[in-house]
Amino acid sequence: MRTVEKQNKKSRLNESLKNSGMKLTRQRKLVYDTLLEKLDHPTAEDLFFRARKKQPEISMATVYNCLEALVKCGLVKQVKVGKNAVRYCANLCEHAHFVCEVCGAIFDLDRDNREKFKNMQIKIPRGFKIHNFEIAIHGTCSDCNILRI
Amino acid sequence: MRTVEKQNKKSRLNESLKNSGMKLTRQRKLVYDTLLEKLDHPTAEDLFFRARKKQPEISMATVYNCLEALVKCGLVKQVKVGKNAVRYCANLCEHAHFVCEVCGAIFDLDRDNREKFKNMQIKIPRGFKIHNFEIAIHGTCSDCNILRI
DNA sequence: CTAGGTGCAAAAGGTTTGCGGTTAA
DNA sequence: TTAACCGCAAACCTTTTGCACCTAG
Repeated sequence: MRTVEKQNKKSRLNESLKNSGMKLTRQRKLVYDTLLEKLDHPTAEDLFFRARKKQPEISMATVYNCLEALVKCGLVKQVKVGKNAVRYCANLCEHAHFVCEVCGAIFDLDRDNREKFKNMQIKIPRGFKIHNFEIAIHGTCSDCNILRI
Repeated sequence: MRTVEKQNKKSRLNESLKNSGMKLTRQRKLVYDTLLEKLDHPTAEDLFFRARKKQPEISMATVYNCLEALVKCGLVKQVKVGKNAVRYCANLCEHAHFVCEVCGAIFDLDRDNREKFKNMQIKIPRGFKIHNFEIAIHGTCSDCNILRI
């Protein structure tokens, strides 16, 4: 990663935390970096193991706390699909998630749908206000479809 | 409820269970009826307390088992929003859920959006297959907006 | 008659919390 | 300097499971 990008990333994290009245700590940076490294929608536990490789003292509770902070300041979103632990997503574009019912993998659907999501005018009752929305599509991915033939 | 409707409901439950190789039991009927009574997206625990009023011997585990059976046979859907227990929904129309971030209430959005959801052509990668999708909209409901002014 | 379901209690996740020590600003 | 945060362990809440008994078909 180029130096400029690193600075952008760090300052984005710092700013976002500061805007929400929170501090930039080593652990929060570590968890955020770890999440950005591999955009595969890891669970808190996944992130714990990945983060521990770089900072062995970090604890599970800290990972949860850091993720909570990152969600609060708007840099990370929770993804609740399947029947297991919550997954985390640092992709801030409006996008849908495709969940493979066979292998459990989660794919971001954004490239071809961004306009569609932007223009989607869902009708809501008078007086309601929308903050954001999430779309989860359940199905089977190409790899699993091939294996099933 | 008219007798015809009762029969339709019972036979629908019976057929759906049978199609999935499961039996119609008193508890499954009770849990399904209880869910249909009040379409407020209750948790398993909510349903347990409501069902227990009619059949005090029913256990929490049975409520979970019955809900699992109802989900498997396609009559009930799980709704995962907010940070607490899974909620259950017996509305089988394609619809989105509006989740109030203040009071936690969940509203079905279908009336004005059914066509939109049907026609929504989300682009997915080659080889992927869609089974179904869920849309959750987060925001604030009219009651909570009034109280906040 | 018997496969499948129930009720109970106990265990298993996943997540949160209380607390003493540490650190960012 | 000090409010906020970390690491640990224990608690908590939701959900699942094992097992003896029961029941729908």
